[in-house]
Amino acid sequence: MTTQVFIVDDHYMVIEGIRSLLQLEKSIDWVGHATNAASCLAFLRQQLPDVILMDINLPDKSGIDLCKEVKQLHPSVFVVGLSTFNQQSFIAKMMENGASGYVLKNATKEELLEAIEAAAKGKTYLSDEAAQTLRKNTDADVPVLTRREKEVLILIAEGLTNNEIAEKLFISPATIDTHRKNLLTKFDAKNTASLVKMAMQLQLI
Amino acid sequence: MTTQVFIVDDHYMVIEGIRSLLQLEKSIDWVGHATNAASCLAFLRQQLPDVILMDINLPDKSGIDLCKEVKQLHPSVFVVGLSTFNQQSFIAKMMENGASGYVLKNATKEELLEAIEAAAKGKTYLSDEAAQTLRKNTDADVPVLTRREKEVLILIAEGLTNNEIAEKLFISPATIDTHRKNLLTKFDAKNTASLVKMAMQLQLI
DNA sequence: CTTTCTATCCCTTAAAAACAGGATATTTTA
DNA sequence: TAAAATATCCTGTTTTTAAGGGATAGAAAG
Repeated sequence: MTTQVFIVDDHYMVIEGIRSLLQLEKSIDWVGHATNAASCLAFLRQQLPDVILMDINLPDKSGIDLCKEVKQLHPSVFVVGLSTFNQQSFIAKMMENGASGYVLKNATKEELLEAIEAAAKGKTYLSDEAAQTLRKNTDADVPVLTRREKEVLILIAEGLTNNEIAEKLFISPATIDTHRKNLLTKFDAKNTASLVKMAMQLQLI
Repeated sequence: MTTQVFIVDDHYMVIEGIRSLLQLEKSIDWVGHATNAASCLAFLRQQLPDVILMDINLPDKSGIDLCKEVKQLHPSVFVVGLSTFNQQSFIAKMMENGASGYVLKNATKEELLEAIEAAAKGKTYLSDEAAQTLRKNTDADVPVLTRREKEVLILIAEGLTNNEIAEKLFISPATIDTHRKNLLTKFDAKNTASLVKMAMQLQLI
């Protein structure tokens, strides 16, 4: 029995690379590719592969969101995340959204095949590096912000003062001050400068 | 006459993709690949290809630095930058360091071939998107900082106050204040928060 | 050798942020 | 429903920045 594989990646060279890697595998049936989320969803309306290899970075939508949608619309399809970055938050989010595995783009042919086979059987596969990353920082270091706090954080980083933010959000400057205090505490930041730096590093801005 | 091509990229799948793209081209002679800067330099001690396709992101060294080294050691070798990101600063730096071209990883086979052929002839090739990016922000928006300003900027982003920075650098707090003023002016930033954000975005921190 | 750039230092005033305490109403969630 | 989280607001004080001005000495570059 062969496994039908579809790939979504905005990089032509990566698609070509994976196609060439899988070409000679008898157990793999290459059913097509897409370079963005929209055409991936369009394809799925016609045909359902067993496994989708899905890049995290797509032009129209993040792979993380696409994964969620695909699993909602077509629960029988297994998704394997594919990415350059070995970033804990991305991996965790993909898995939360129903992915069956995660493979880095510097993975070997063997790792890739293992991931596809595991996914096809409904099992979970994480490449060694990805698994290691997940184990390291389970969560801990990424502060959980409320909606309001995120709003305020973004406006702070844009260079607005408390008064300007207060006007923009139609609330008292004193409230902004409180949100600021809470942000500094949550990030364990000493002042605005380090707060902004940390938030940028964690890609919260 | 065939063009000898070598590739440096830390992603196995990309190497595989490019190999598969170039395999059938009679004018291209694939001489090998490396997944890091060190083994690329080692290879060049044995054999000199005509063109090197070089990723910007390598595990041991940035492609930008590697490009500079390669051109110093082996001026006859032409380098074509290869990257996921369409970032003006990267492209500009690659070209400054002697690259003959720049291709994005979502380029088509035709673009890639064109770039390799142009490079082999000593000409310059930029993929459409890359050229567009370069034209947009020729320079303008990336402020030129002095060594001292960079130092101060980094310490500001780490959350140090003027007094703390002054102690660390053994200079007067007043001087830090001046550097701060100059940084705000150069970045056209309203305050520290936006300064740090901009500097992070331009990857100066 | 003169001009420009860089790095250094100083003063003043006003604005903004950090810090330390609170308080209260509304959601969420366990 | 009771506890927890969220969002709102307040009064202070102290520290830090921002913005304006100006000055000097050395290095680099024309």
